[in-house]
Amino acid sequence: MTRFKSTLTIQDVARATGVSVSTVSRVLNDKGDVAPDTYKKVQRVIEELGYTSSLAAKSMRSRKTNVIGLVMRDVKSSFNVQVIRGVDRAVEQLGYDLIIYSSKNRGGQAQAAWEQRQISRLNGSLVDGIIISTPTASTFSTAFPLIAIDSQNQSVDFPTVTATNRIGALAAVEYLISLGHRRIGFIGGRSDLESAVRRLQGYKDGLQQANIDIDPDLITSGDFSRKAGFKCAQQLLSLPRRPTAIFAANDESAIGTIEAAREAGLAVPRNLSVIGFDNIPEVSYMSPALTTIDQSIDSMGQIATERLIELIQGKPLTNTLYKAPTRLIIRGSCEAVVH
Amino acid sequence: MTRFKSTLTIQDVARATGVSVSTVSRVLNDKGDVAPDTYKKVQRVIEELGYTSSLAAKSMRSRKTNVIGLVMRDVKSSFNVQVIRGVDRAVEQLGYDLIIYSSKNRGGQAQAAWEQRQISRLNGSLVDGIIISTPTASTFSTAFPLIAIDSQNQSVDFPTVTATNRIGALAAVEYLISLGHRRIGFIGGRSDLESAVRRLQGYKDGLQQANIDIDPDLITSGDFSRKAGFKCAQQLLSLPRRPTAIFAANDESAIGTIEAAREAGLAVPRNLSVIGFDNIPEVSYMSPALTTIDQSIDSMGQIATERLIELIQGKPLTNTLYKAPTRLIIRGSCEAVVH
DNA sequence: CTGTTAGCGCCTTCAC
DNA sequence: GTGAAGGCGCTAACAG
Repeated sequence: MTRFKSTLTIQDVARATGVSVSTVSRVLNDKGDVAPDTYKKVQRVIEELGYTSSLAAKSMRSRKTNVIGLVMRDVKSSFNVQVIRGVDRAVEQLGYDLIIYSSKNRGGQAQAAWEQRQISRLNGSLVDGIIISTPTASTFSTAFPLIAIDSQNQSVDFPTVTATNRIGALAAVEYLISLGHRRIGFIGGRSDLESAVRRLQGYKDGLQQANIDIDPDLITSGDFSRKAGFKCAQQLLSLPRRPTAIFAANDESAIGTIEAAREAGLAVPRNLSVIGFDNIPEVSYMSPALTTIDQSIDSMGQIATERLIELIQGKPLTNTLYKAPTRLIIRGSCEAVVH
Repeated sequence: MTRFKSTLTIQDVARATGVSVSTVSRVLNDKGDVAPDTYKKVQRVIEELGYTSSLAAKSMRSRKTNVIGLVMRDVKSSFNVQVIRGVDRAVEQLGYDLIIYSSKNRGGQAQAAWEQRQISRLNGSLVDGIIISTPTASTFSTAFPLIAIDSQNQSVDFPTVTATNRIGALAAVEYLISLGHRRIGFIGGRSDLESAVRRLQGYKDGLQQANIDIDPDLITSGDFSRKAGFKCAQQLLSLPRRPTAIFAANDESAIGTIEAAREAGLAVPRNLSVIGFDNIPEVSYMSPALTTIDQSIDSMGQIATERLIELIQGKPLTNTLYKAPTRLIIRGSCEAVVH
């Protein structure tokens, strides 16, 4: 055991068949001009030996590898796991393979520079196109098709898929208002994130539509973490006139909010309605199950993949910004306000 | 926008600095013998241009890429997502990068042959070592360090990390017995899976330890899916003497079991205790939260990565089989039996 | 139809 | 300390 046989190369196949490497290469790539007999013979040897061409070597010479690259800093985050799901599904349907490249920013260099490095690394080879998740850079130097998911900058010089953050937030607020709530607290994310800004905007727009004045005391900002959600909620709930509903700008914060409510002796949804954003899988198992805005992160992955492959195939994109739909998922954490 | 600048090569850096490519290569790989001045100059140009060497080209010439490969058929499954988490964590700690390679078995070829192909693809280059998740093959031909997670065959010729399936199942049954249960139903997985077989064994061992006869009627087998769990549970619950507790061999089945109990008008845990296996994140949010066996899939990923890197660094492995610990997680889905 | 030749970008001798 | 030459495994152009 744990003995390592040496790697098989195209040379080995050529030798074993008694033809030249180029002939082997031709059957490997299904070029037409090979005699049926030769073709079959080579094919059989390949089969017997279990040979597969090395991705690295192949990609150096040919422009086409049939592999999509997905670059992310952290494959573990809930968001990225969902992205992976969507990309993988699309890639499967469209007949491509997938390489997920994950590398930590160890050097402490600027995030944008790090992103550029990752791309260069895959670039010039290996993959036919790249999807990058939540990049901070607003420009990339690459010879390859590239598309971003949820880019954190407004104006970028590459195509981007984003969620309809503002519209989703608007829907959340409209729903709460339809239940009779008028004092609605908001727990936001980091203000340097495009998505956080857009959700706050949706919140404000929703109130304005209903002619409700915006009370700055009701607007807090966390960092999309459960812990921050907890603290923001505590702050909101200790207000002299506390809100009857809280819109947390992501599900993690919403979970923290519910914990804070419990600790304060408030029942959800009886005494406090809570609505989230994201629809991560966990929240459908909670009790009460969380009412939230589904931003179908996985469909962002799917859309990005489909567009990228169009780019690869030379079809020009008609748009530079693609939006994945959001929708309200009504579960048990909101209730009509008691007057 | 969407203009693609051409790829930067080591040549560009050499030209810009006014030195030869070999010198650039030397500073790139931190070989000692470069004059400090030259070193600094080259370094600066690299920085300015944002150059990074192409992984493909680099891997063709040098044996070391500092990248670990993780091969899996389906990156979307709960199990594999957990594996990814563990591997990513370890890789981060140990200073390696990670490539996850996912390719579908489109050709309809044998699973083992397909696995071999994936490995060959990365092999000969690209990565320093490979982790393969739940392989069916029992032997691999590769020139590189390789380790498997939860191999589905008993005897394989490469090192493997598995969960302590039998011991975990044993713990589950012991716990139920300690609560006074004596009629304990079992919902298993596919019998061609090593893990399913071992869990069944643990169930039987637990009963035997307590001198409880094994009743074949109480043993059902599903396929680790929620739906199959539901059906098996229905079957168990319609028995003339129905069980007071059910041990489902994975959490998905346990969820199905609880659904079936509800449908039959049985309260969990009041009328039926249910225990699962896996401890997937969702089940801690259920109500009642599921009592289960944590097999810490992610720690399997972590262990596999650590061992693999030892292999890469030339340290011989002392073992060929590594076991990730399991432990009982007591939550709310089990109760002492009412006599 | 098939073999020969010339690199892809990089690292590694081996000279100087 | 540095440059020039050779080749990793593969594909694309060119001959035959």
